Amino acid sequence: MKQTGDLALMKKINKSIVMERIRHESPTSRARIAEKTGLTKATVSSLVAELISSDLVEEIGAGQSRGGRKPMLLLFNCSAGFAIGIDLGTDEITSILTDLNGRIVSESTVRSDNTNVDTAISALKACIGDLIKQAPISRYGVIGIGVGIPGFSDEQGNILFAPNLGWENIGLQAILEAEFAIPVVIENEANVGAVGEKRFGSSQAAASLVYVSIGAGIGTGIMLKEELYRGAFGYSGEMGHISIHHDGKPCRCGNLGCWELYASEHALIQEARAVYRDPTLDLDTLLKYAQAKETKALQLFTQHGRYLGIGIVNIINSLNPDRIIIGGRLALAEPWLVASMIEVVNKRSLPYPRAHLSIQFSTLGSKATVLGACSIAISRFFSSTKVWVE
Amino acid sequence: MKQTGDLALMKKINKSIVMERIRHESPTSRARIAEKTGLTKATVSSLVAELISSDLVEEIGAGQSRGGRKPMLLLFNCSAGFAIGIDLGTDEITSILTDLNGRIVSESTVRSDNTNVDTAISALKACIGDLIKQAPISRYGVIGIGVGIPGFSDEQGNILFAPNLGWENIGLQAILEAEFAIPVVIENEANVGAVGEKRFGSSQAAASLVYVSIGAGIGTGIMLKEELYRGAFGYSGEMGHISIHHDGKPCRCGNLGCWELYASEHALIQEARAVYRDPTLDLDTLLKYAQAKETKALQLFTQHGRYLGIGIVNIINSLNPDRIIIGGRLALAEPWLVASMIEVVNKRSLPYPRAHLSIQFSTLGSKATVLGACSIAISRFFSSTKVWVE
DNA sequence: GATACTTTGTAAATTGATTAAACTAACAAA
DNA sequence: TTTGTTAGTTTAATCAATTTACAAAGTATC
Repeated sequence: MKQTGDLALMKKINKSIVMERIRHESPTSRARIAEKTGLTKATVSSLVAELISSDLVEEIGAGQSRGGRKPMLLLFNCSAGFAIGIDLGTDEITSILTDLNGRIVSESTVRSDNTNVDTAISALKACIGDLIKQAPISRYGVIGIGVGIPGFSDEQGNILFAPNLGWENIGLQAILEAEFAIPVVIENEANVGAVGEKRFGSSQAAASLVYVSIGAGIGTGIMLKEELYRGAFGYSGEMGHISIHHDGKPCRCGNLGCWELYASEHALIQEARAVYRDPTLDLDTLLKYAQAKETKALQLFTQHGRYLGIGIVNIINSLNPDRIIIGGRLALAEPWLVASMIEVVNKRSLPYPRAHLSIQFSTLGSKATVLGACSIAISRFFSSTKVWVE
Repeated sequence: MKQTGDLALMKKINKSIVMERIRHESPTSRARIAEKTGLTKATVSSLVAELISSDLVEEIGAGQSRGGRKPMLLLFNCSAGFAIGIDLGTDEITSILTDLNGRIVSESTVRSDNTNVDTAISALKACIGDLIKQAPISRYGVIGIGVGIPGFSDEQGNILFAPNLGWENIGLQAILEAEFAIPVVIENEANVGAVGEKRFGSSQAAASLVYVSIGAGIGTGIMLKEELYRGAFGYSGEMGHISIHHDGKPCRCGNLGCWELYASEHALIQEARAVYRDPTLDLDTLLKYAQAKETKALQLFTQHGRYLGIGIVNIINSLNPDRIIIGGRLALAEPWLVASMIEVVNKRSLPYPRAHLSIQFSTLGSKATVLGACSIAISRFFSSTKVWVE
C-alpha cells in the first residue's frame, strides 16, 4: 500500500530498521546499530527503549570493550510471541509451533482426508487448538497462523481452487480468524516453501530464488528480492504446466506435454511401475532399489534427472534466478538424479544466465513448507516498513 | 537503495506524490491533490510552490467552480526538459527526442552496420549529437538518454553480451556519459518495449505485463507493478529460449526445440521460403500474399499463430500476467495470426490464470522501444521515491 | 597511578516538515 | 443579501530526527 510521508511513517521505518538489525545481528549494541544504519545514537537509543518496553528486545549485560566503554548487548526476545505454521496436504496435516525466530517448539502430523472440506476444516481447527494450548505464556501469545495449501488463493485468504483437494472458493482465512481471533495467512504450498528456504535454508543471501516443489505435480514459488511474486491474481508459479513437448501427452489441465507429466514424482512412479511390472511400487521402495544399485532403478532416476533438467533450463532462461531449490519428497533422490540433471542444465541453458546460478536440493526437506508458513505469519506481525529509493 | 527515514526523505516522498499527480492528472488543482492524496492543503500548497519555482509545474489560470471559489489549475510543464530514446538494431539506429510527457519532438532512423563496435558507437554519438542540437532551449535541457539494445546489460550500463551484434563487455553507458555528460541508461530491447507499452500504450492499468518482442528471435520484457523485472543479473526474459519441444531442433543457444525456432519472424520466413521455393521472400511480400488471400500464405500464418499460442500458454501458466502484448514487426500480421493463436491459448492454458488476462498486439509498433527508452530516462530524472508498506 | 584517548550511551536544544485549525477569498444558489 | 460551498493561505502546535554537549566507563601509555 502506497502512502504519504509523515512523522509516524518515519518512525515506523526507523523502528523497523532497528528491529531488523537486532533480529538478524543479535546480540548487538546501540552504538553498533547507529554505526551500521546511519541513524544517530540518540535516535537508536530512543527506539530501542520503546522496543524494550514492548518486550521485543532485552538487555543481556555488557559485552567486550572495543577500546572504550563496554557496550550494553541487546538481544531479540524471540519468546515474546509464537507462530503456527500448517501444511495442508491431500491426506495429512502437518503443523508446527515456533518462536519468533522460527525455532520449533512443538510439531505434529495427523492423517486426515482433506478432500472433504468439512472434515479438513475440523481437523485443521483441532490441530491449531492443540498448538495454541501448548504455546508458552508470553507477552503477545500466538501472533499468527500461516497455512500452505496445494492450490491458489487470493490476497484475502480465499482458496480459489485447489485441484488435488477438489476445493473451490473456500474462505479459509475468514473461517479460521473467526474461530481463533488470530491473524491468518493462506498461501500456495510452493510459495510458502520458497519463503521457508529463503528464510531458514541455505539461500538466505539469494537475490531471486525459485523453489521447485515436486510431488504429485510440480509447483514453483518465485521470490524476487525479499518478496514473493504472486502474479496478477495469485495464480503464478504453475511452471509444472509449461509445455516441454508441444504435441506431447495430453495433461488434465488442457495443455499438451506439460513438464509435470514427465518430471513429477507421480510420473516417475508410473514409469517405475511399468518397468518393474509392479502396480503398487512406491517411492520409498524405488529409493531402496537405487540404494542397492539396481540398474533399472538407476536408469529411471537418470532419465528423471534429465526431465527435471529440461524444465529447469526453461526456468533459468526465462527468469534468471540466482538460486534454484528442488524440494518435495523427490529431493531425497538427489544422489541419483543430480548428475544427469546438471548435465542437461549445463548443456542446454544459456551460458550467461547460468553463470552465477546455484542449483540445490532442499536441506529443509518437508519442513520448508511449515517453516515458511510460520515465517510469513511472523513477517506480518513485524510488518516491516521498508523504503526503496530508485 | 534502502535508507533511513528523516525529514528530507519525508519531503521527497510527498513531493514525488504531488508531482506524479500533476504529471498524470494534469490539469488539476491544489485542493484536488490534497483530497486524493490525503496530504493537507497546506502541505500541498508548500510543495506545489517549490515545484513551480523549479519550473516543473505552471499555473494556467482558474478552472470551473464546483460550487465555490474557482480552483487554480496546475499543469505539468512538460517542456522543462527533453529526453532522448534510442533503438540500437543490428543494421539501423532509430532515435527520438521527446518532451517530459514522451511526446515526440524529433525523430530519425539511419542505417548503420552495428556489428562493428566502433562504427556503431560513432553513429550513435552522431545521432545523439544531432538530437541534442535540435532540443529547444529549456530549464533542464536534455535530461537523459535511454538506449534499447538487442542483448543483456548490467545495472552499470555495461553491455554484457549482444549475440546479434557480436558485442561482449562494452561499457556503453560510460562511453556515452563521458561524451555528453548526460545520464545514460542501457536496457534490453524487449524490456524497454515493455516499459513503452506500459507507459504509452493501451496497458497503463495493467498490474503485470509481459511484452513479447518478435523479430529474428523472441525476447520478452516483464513488468511487475510499475517495475521492470531484470532477474538476478540482468539476464531475465529470454523466454524465446524456453523449449517447447524437448527433443526438437537444436538451437544455437545449446538448447533443443526453443520457442523462437518455431515462432520468430525468422522461423516464419524460413518456412515461407521453403513453401514458396523463393529464397529471397521477405515479410512484406508474405503480408501482401496474405492480403490477397493466398491460401499458402494464410496457412503459414495460421500455423505460426498456433506456435505463438503455445509459447504464450507457457507465459500465462508460469507468470499469470494480466496483460500480454505482442510486439515487433510481426505484430503487423495480427489479422492472420490472431484467430489460431487465441484458439490455442483458450484450449491449452489453465482457466484461472487465463480468466482476467488480455492479450493484445502492439499499437505502438516500432515506437514502443524508443518511447520506452525515453520513459526510463524520464523516470530516472524524476527519481520517484516510492514507499511500500508491507 | 596519572593522564590521554576511545567508545558507549544519554540529555537538552534545535531543526524542519507535517498537521490542525482558523481564516481569507471567491463563487453559486436562493 | 444571505447562506453555504469550495479553494487556498496563514499561524501555531506537534513530533521525530539531528546537533551538540556531556557523563560514564573503559583501554593504552608513560
